[in-house]
Amino acid sequence: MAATKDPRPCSIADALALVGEKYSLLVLREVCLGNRRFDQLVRNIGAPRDILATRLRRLVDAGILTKRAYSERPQRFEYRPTQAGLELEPVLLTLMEWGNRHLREGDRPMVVEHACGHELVPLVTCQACGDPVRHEDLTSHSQSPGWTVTGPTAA
Amino acid sequence: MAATKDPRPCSIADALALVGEKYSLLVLREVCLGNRRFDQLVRNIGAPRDILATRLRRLVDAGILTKRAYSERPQRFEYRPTQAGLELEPVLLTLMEWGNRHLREGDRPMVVEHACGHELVPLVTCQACGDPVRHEDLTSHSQSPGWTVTGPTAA
DNA sequence: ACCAGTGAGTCGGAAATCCGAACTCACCCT
DNA sequence: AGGGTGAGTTCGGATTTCCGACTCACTGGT
Repeated sequence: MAATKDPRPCSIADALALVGEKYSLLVLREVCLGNRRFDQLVRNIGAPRDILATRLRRLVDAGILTKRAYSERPQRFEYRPTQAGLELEPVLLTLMEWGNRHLREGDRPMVVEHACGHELVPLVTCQACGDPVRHEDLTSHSQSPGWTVTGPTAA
Repeated sequence: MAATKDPRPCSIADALALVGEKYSLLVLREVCLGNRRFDQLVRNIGAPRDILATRLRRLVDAGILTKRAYSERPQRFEYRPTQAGLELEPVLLTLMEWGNRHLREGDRPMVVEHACGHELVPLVTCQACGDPVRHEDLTSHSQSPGWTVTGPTAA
């Protein structure tokens, strides 16, 4: 646990530390779809029950899900996304779009409809100018001393 | 390996099967930043060398990275994102934005600048109407018989 | 020629995770 | 009384991960 490792400080890594474990994002997919119960999640995700229980605890602790009883006697719980959890949905949708594009040909197993009436095709844009994000338009700057964008500056 | 499991068919799950293993998305982050060499990746990601070697093989096989020699004698290789790999960058950026918002307060370890001159804040929008995606505006439909959005229809 | 250093991995054994099936506990239905 | 459901926990074994050390093939300095 000591600092013998020292990877680049990065919000992507931090986010993945929370939701990057196996099944975590699939849990989020399900609760965003409205499936809130343990056994439903087990079935739809295909995860072992104990692993799912561990993930749920972690996601609740992280403030991504809430657990609440929908019945005392017998105690029954449901999991719902918090605001922070809902804000991960765009990540899921972007990933789904990538999967549809590169891992399938035409056969979407799931279609999301947008309120505008069209099938949703998620597009990541720059909030400031509204243009779609393209790799060539980006320049990254590390704010942390010692970490440049092309590797650590040798001391 | 038989079909004793039967999770919801889904492009998110398929995508995660390829890039959801530990470190895979961080590899992609680095190559998108321009870091292409094995030892650089080891340092910047903080992954064990053998695991990184395994991940790189997988990503190359999946067509997300290419491996090519930048020097014969001694053989030296570099890894670059393919088109498919570059198209995962929006996923990373969206995840970074989430991490910045929920896991930090003000202190971005990394800032991405967009060609328009502003700091990039990625925003996921509907390609058809251009509006930002909000959870309330979405309706999901499963295309696979037996899989509704609120669980499998009992037989 | 000799030594140190670098890049790109591989190897081996310990530690951590994951897995499926079975079990529990508390209730409801008939 | 017997069966079913929901929400987990427990068990032992399989699979991954982790870390440090090792290899191999050079290059550069003296």
